[in-house]
Amino acid sequence: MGPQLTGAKRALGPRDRAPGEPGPLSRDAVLARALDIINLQGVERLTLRRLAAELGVSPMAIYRHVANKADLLDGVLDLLMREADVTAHDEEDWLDWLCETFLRMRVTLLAQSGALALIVSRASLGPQGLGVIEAVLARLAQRGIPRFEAARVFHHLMTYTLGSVAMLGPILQQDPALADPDERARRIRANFELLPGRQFPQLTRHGAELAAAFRDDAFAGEIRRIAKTARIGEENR
Amino acid sequence: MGPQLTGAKRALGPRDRAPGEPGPLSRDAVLARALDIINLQGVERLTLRRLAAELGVSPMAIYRHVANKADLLDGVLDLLMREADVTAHDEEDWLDWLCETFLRMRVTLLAQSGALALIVSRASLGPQGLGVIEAVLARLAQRGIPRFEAARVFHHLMTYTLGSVAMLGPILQQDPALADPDERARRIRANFELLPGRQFPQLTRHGAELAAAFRDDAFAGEIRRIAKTARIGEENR
DNA sequence: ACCTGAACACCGTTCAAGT
DNA sequence: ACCTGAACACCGTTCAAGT
Repeated sequence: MGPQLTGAKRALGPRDRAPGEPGPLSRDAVLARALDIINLQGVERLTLRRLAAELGVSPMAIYRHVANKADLLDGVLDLLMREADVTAHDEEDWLDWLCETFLRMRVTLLAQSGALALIVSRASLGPQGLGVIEAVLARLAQRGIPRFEAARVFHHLMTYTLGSVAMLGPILQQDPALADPDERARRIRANFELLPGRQFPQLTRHGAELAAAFRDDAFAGEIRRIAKTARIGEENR
Repeated sequence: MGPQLTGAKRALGPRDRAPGEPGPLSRDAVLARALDIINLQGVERLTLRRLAAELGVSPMAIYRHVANKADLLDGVLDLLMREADVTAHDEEDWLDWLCETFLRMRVTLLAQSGALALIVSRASLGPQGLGVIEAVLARLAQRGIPRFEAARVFHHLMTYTLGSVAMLGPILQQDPALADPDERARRIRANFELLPGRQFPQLTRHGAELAAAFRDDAFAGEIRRIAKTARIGEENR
């Protein structure tokens, strides 16, 4: 949505995405395939050689469209954010808008097994990520929230969202069955309760409560709480 | 401090850590060297072959003490937590105790360039990490905080801490000079302010405020705020 | 029990060459 | 301009062998 930050365009020629990938390679075609590999097989399986093989091309052909592997990863992360387009919804109330945006951000980052690893290893969300920050700050400014407050609230929301992904992501990666919230809660609880009770008396006792803290609505509740603090003017010293 | 979770013991024989690493290898000697490599050269340079070379040994010798590379990474993460020993301080007030614990956790994870990547790729903090959770829950229980509240507060503190590391870690990695808080603030601010102003009017305007949100005391303030919510009984619906 | 050497199936990347 | 082939310097890991 809106003007793209990279010069790349989606291939719109006569043959678009036909199976077997005919026509010349484009940067976007390379990135799209790379994202497919990440989604279907995980980041650690994304390899220049494998990517080339899936595109039916020599490993070196990819270097025409991508500077090196780091550039490939940057591109994939940016494509991920572009496709997720987390601010593309129409909540009217500013609080609902903030919550929905960060809920989508979290889902996006959790869906791709290695998105967080990508963020942590690269040093930013990329241009598309900057676009999200821009949109959030604009919304807060539009509501008349002072600059310092807006920056503070954005930073807290983003921090909490990334933290939540860091907490939950590795768990989800273990087993696709854990996408189901009930199954997830049962497993997390069991993980704690099955620890040696003598060594970890608290952990074994708190299994159910710790599992509950991983629930999606616990995240949503905290995001809303953080967002709400934006109304208060100067209070934190 | 306290009984170790792994059976491993620090080598205390006649020749302890002499240069050139004499005597037979031990799991702990291998892990210690691996941690050195991570600290001095970064995680991505931690390689079984390089590790072997630094230990003056054949690559395969390492497999006597470590199942595979994943096991090596788990071991290093555990060693990291063991050495940091974030609960080994004596704040008396429970609030101060919580804050100090998570401040130390953050510093520990930020200090090692790849600690977060380790956590995100492995699926837990390891046994030593569990020990930290145990200690935090014990402290909260001792204060008479109900189980559900204790789990909730711990989860929030941990989430926020990991998020903070995810936000700041990649920035610090770019340049060692950024360890200095003032230099860091200046650079973060410049990064935002130098963006194309037409595309990112908010980001360029909010540079100073966004940079301020990355300050250590902003983190400390939020941690304290989260910890304080533990006093309130049943309020969140 | 502990270590080594050679080998296998991979990596990312460079360079010279093809069309 | 775009792609290929061969090569280089690496990976993790297996297997048979040494002491």
